[in-house]
Amino acid sequence: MAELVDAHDSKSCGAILGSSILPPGTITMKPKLLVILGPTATGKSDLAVKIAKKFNGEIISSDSRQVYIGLNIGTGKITRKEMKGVKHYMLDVADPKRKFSVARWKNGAEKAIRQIIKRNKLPIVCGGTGFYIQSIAHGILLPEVPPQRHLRNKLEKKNLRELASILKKFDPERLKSIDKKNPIRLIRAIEIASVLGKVPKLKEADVPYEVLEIGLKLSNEELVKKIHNRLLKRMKKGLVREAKRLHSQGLTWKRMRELGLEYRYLADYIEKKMSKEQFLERIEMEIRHYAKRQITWFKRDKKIKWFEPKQTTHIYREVDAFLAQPSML
RNA sequence: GCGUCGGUGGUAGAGUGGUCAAUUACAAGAGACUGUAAAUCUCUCGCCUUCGGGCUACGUAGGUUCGAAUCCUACCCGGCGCA
Repeated sequence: MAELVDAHDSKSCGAILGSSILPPGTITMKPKLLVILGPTATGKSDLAVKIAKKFNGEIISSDSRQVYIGLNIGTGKITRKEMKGVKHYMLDVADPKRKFSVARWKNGAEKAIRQIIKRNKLPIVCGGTGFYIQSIAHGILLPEVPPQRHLRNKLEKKNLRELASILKKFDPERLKSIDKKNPIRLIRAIEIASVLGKVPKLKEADVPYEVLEIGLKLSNEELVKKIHNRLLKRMKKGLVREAKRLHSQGLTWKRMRELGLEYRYLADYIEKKMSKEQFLERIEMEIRHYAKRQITWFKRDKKIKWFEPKQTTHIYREVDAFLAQPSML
């Protein structure tokens, strides 16, 4: 639980580096990393661009759906124009027909961050996928066991009881802590155990950055209103057309449903299984639920500094202070 | 006006004398999260509680019964049919 979160209890972690080469007392700088997060529809992308312009930064999107090529309107992917010349990473890096993963994201994001730092710019991670953000900002080391489709397919046919008993054979410890009603968790645990013999405890590495997390929040009423208006805007922009196009390009309805939110119900709507009103109502609700899940996730990270989107001056001041402060190891 | 069917918790909708504070679904609230994370999963959900229980509830008011959301009567409201 909360233990996970404290992964970057920074300053105290003098371990990184073979810094024994350096004479004691030497001040070294950890590169700075800015994170902008928050639930959907709070204006993260906008803010990120503003900050990037002001503080000479580049942006790494941390959004598990914007990585896919062609999912633009439904994911609210920033347009070329809106980027205002600021370089963005981790957009359009995957084929929507195939599943993406945190590990792939982490890889790409770290590569991008390195490049940005090398160019002496400020890396800004911006997005709403908490798990992705955690993977780099909290230094979680995931076990290096890639997905095995064959095994997964086999396990998917089993029920919870059976999955639990398989896991028990490998790793009774892990079974104790895992959510036994969540097939996805169980399957992944078995997958890991089948390679490593057991599920290793989640390791926390030192975070090689000095991190500032800025969270954007809105009151519930405002959030609901924004979600509503944004959905209407997306419809006007051609959300339905986008889905039809994706389908004609070979994205199956089944896969589209897996992508969630808008895409999950777009298929039903296009196939006339629901009316436009039902469709809109449904999605709006789903997005509200999603926002709530995001908020739940972010709540446990006590280091996030929360602001309302319009408090830009306060935010700038915070970033300013963060950049000014020298970091010591 | 007569006939008929119905009025149940935020909503839909079960229940048709005791095991009913009332199945279920949705909404709402809280939460989890080891390579699917916009995914996946859990809990709470009338009010009060010293967690034993207590109180108020199935349109309203009466009645029958040891006991009613369930049966009877009247009234109110809605749908349908006939006038």
